[in-house]
Parts: sequence; structure tokens; C-alpha cells
Amino acid sequence: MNNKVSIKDIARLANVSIATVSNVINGKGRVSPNTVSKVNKIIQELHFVPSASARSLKDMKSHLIAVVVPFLEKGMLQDNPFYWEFVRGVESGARHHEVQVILLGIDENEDFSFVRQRHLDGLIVVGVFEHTPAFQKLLSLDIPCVFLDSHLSNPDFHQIDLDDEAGGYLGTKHLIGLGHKVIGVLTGKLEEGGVNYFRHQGYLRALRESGIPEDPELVFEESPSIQGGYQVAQRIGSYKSKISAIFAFSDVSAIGLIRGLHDIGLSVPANLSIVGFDDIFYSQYLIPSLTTIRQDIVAKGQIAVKMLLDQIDGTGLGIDKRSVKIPVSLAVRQSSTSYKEI
Amino acid sequence: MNNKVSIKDIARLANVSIATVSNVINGKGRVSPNTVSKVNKIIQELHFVPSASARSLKDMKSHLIAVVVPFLEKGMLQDNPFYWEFVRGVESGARHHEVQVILLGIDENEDFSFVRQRHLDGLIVVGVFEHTPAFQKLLSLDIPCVFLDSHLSNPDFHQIDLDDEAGGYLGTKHLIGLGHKVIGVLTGKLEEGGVNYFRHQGYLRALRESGIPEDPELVFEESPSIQGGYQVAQRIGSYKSKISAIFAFSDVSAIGLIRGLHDIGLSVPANLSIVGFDDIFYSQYLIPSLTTIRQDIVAKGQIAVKMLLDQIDGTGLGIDKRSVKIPVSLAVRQSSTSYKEI
DNA sequence: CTGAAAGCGCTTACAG
DNA sequence: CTGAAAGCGCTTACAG
Repeated sequence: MNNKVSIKDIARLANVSIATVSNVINGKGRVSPNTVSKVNKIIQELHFVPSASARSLKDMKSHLIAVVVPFLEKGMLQDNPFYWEFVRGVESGARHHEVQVILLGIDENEDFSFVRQRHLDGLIVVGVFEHTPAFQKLLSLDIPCVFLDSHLSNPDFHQIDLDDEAGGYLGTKHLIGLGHKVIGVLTGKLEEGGVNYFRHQGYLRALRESGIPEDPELVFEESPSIQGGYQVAQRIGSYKSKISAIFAFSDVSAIGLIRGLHDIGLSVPANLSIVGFDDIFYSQYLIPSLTTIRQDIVAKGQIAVKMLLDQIDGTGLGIDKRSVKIPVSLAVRQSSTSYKEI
Repeated sequence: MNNKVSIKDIARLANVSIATVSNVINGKGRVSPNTVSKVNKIIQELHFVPSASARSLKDMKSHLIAVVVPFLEKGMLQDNPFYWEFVRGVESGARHHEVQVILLGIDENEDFSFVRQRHLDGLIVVGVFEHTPAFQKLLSLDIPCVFLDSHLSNPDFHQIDLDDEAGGYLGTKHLIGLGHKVIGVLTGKLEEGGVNYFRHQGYLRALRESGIPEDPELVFEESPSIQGGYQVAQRIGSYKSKISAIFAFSDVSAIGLIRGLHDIGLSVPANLSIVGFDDIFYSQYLIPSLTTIRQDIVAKGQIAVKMLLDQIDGTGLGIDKRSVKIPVSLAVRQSSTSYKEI
């Protein structure tokens, strides 16, 4: 009884043409108030809902956007609760504009055929690198995109990035301020132009500024996942006389790291100070609570949608810039403390 | 150059009719090998991709499913990383069947018009109660659904539940086995038929079995969120001479609880033993690592998709039962320890 | 203010 | 083995 009500049925019952029904539905054209209410009444009664596919077929618009996340990099999406918060931000923003969100995991071979297949209105793309084939394919699609955490060099692209360099700088500076001089970093893969790359740059800047020499041995390129953090702890064990602080480029990896250190008899912050990155919602509840670089992930999601909708149909709330840099801040908590000679 | 290639263009260039092109695309009807390869060649060259909306208009199928999550209950979805893992499970399962996943947050007023609007093929619905209006609307939609964590009484519905009662029982039994007699529970709202309700039932069964009297004062119906856990800790402070263990019905709330206890000078497990529920991926990395009831959330997602696809077109991998109960197990870690007289 | 008609891109009987 | 034609549900000029 539910499914097959179409604009024709409405038209028949209301004794009008389908064009008129269409006009009523869309509030277009001139229709007499009488007709409008007559038609609307029948629409109500029959629980009529216009078919998205029929509309889409005319418009070539789908009112569908996708959040595209690379599922390749282990330990990035797998366990970062962070993305859930981001996607929630996107979904809730999109809902207010009657746009729905498809979730898309891609791997390096993705050809994005679904984009045209479904006439997607736009894409929010998380963490791509500009030299990858995936990125090139994306561009050739020629549809509205917002790139997140991708640090694209071309200013024509709409993108949202964190001020990662500042984050790297702030965290490091904080540790230096506490008297630490031998500061390790758990960076994840350091691909030029990537998020971790910029954080690392910030780290280096802070070191330079304080006249602390750079030491490549202090850079751990382990995955910024919980396991990555845990594994690094073992390696750090052998450095323990030297390293007094570690800056982990994700909170999740900091958790693994702290636990790993614990398991080899080192405690935080007594033996080592730790700074994380992200400020995921439970970092402040950990024991010790985590000193970290805070970013507003929900805002990131919301800005991303607005920026995208703005490109699609101008309904965004007037974000005029193509490139938004989200500020970071330092949340000082218990996992970092003053350096003490041993 | 990309967008407007249609079946007509292919037909023209291949000197065949659009019907033939359609047949080639779908591998239907009889088409000569020559024609097939000629058509396919042109399809390749033009990067033709069939329009999902046109197909959908004919079929009334969309190859789109939705994961429907109620955004009402604060502290459930907001911060449980758990759902992210679930959704990933669904997405990856769906992808293998060329079905895409829409993420849908709903509130109590949702009328599900998008379901017919988009001709969704099916729904995976998380945590609804059968007496709610939302549930009734869902049923009147008359489309394939799989209900998760909903414990529906009608066996005709396809559903996947955890053995929540067993979970509640196991966790409590574990604490009793350690010598605890005054065991608090952080349950979240105890609505009959809900997940927490069954866990609580299991808790009661374990108590009865050991001849421990039930004490309503030990049941904290705080939200099983991190803040809920934290707040309960304050209240528990006044009971501290009595309560020696707490069973929190989510790991997330256990984290908040442990921190809350810490902040009032109680440490885990020295002063109180804690058991969580879910076994989210970092529970084992916490200090102390969390004793918890483990459930396989990724499996839950995958079974959900299979069950749904099976209903839709029989491509699921032959799950014949309508109702799947996922087993739980106990992961004993550091947050629980033997009861000691004070 | 309203309607008849074309057309979006596809699939599906039906002829041949 | 292939093609002409109808039709899925809608929107959009265009007449009137």
C-alpha cells in the first residue's frame, strides 16, 4: 500500500495535471492557493514521497555526498575514534540541508566510477596526497570536492587543514619549556606534504629555536596507531637514559606508548613525559590525563559540509575562502612534567 | 568531457541499438561475441558508467542501504568508538556486493520518508525499542531490515543481538568469584527489552545464584557514557565502605568511572574492582587494563550486512536464521582483583 | 493559473 | 542475434 504512489496518482485524484502537482511540490510556477491546498491534502493522505531517482535523472543531481576515506593506511582509520566524530559532524551538517551522506572506503585502485554512477553532488576527501593516482582520478571527475588534511599546494582547491606545523611546534615547545632536551617523536610515515610531515616540521622549528640539535634517531616513523605506540615503547627502552619526553602524533598512539612504557617499567610522567595529538574525547579521562594538541574535529566536519554545499548550490553559510586552516591549541594535563635529572 | 556519456552514445558509435548495449552491460539476452567486444571497447574508451538513477527508476532498487542510528541517547553514539568499528564492518561488507552505505542519524520524530524517496534496498537499524513510534513507522515501510541490539520479541524479524544476559551474568560471576559481595552496576537507562535491561538481568541471576541479595541502591542508571561513569564515581564515594566492585555496562563509562574514582582518591583495582563491557580496542592498553565483556563488533557489522543482503537478493552467504545471538566472553585483565577486607 | 508533451538514461518484453 | 518502443517518475519549457 505504500510504495507505488506517484505524481500521476496525485494528479488524477486532484483532477489536475502532473505538471501542476510538480509545481506544488516544488513551490514553483504560479498555482492558485486552492489548487495548492487540494494537491497538498492528497499528498498527505497518500503519504506521497517524490522519487529521488526520477528527480536525479532529470537534474543530474543526487543530493548525495560521500565521505571518502582511504582504508589503506593501517592504524589510521581502523582505530581512531576521531573519524567517527568527524563523520558525525558531516552527517549532521548535511542533514540540515537535506543531503545524505554515503560512506566510502577506498583503496589505492579506486576508480571512483561510483561518483558518476550515482551522480554524487560532491565529495569530502580525507587525507590524500597530491601525487597519487587516486588524486588525479579525483580531479578528472570534475565535481565539487573538499579536501581534508591533505595540504594541497594548489590554492584553487577547497581544503581544510589543521595548522599541523603549529601543532608540532606547540607540543615540542611545551616539552622544551619543561626542561626536556632529548625529545623523541612518534610521527607515523613522514611523507612530504602529509599531516605528519608538517607536525614534524613544527617539531624541528621548536628545536632550532631553542638551539637543540636535531637527531634523526629520535624520530620514530612507526604508525600512529595504538599498536605503533606500544611497539615504539620497546625500542625506546634502550634509549631511556637519554630520551626524557616523547611527542606522539596521535592520542591513540600515545595511549599505546604509555602502556608500552608501563610494561617495561617506565611510568608517565615520572620517567618520561608524553604529549599526544588530537585531543580525542577521553584523553582527559586517562590516568594520567593526556597533555595533547587539541583540534576541533566536529567543527572540521561541519566546515567541510558547509564548504562543500557552498560549492554545490551556494547554500553553505558563506565561507568565502577556499582554504581554511583550523587552529590548534595546547591542552596541558598530567602526562607531561618538568624534566628531572636522573 | 566526462559526464554525459549515455547508452545512446555507445549505441550510436557501435552501430547497434541501445537495447543491445544494455544487454551487453548486463550480460543478458543473446548477443554475438563480436558485438559484445565491439560495445565493450567503446564503453571503455568513453569511460561510460551507467546511471544509477536511471536504473533505479526502472528497478525501484537503489543498491543503497542505510545504517540507521538513533542520535537521541546522549553518550551512546556521541563517544562510543565502537560504532565506528561497526559501521566500518558494514561498509566493507556492503562494498563487496556493490552496495553502498548511507549513514543516517535519526531522532524520535523521524518519518523515514527518505527510505522511499531513495528507494533504499534495506536498513540496518541499531537499538530501537519495539514500542516506539519510530519502530512502528519502520515496519510500515515494509522493506528489508536487520535490527541490531534491539531484542525484538517477534521472531519474524531479522535481528542480531548480543547475548547480553550472559554478558551481565559473566561479568558479575567473575566479580563474585573474586570474593566481591557488594557489587554496583552502572547500567544506563533500564528500559525493558533494551540491551542494558538484559545485562542487568544477567547481573541479577548471578547474584541469586550466589545467594547475594539484590540491592536497588547498587544500581546506577547513569548514562553509560564517559561523563556518566565519571559522575557515578562521585556518588559512589559515599558508599565506599560497602561497594567493592562495579560492573559498568560499557568500556567507555568504565574509563570515566575509573578516572572519577581516581579523582576522589580511590584507585582501581586496589580499592575497587571494575569490569567493563564491549572490549573496545584500547581497553587492553589502559592502565590498569580493563577486565571486560568482549563482543566482536566487526563480526556484528558483517553479519548484519550479510543478513540484509540475503533478504534483498539472496546474495548473502546463507545465514538461514532470522535471529542471531552473538556470544560474549570474559576478558580478565587488571582492573578487577580479589576482594580484600578493609 | 493550468496542461500536454518531451525527455532525463535505462530495462524489458516483444517482434523479427 | 538484434532493434523499435514503451515506460519508470519526475521537471521544464512552452502554449494557452
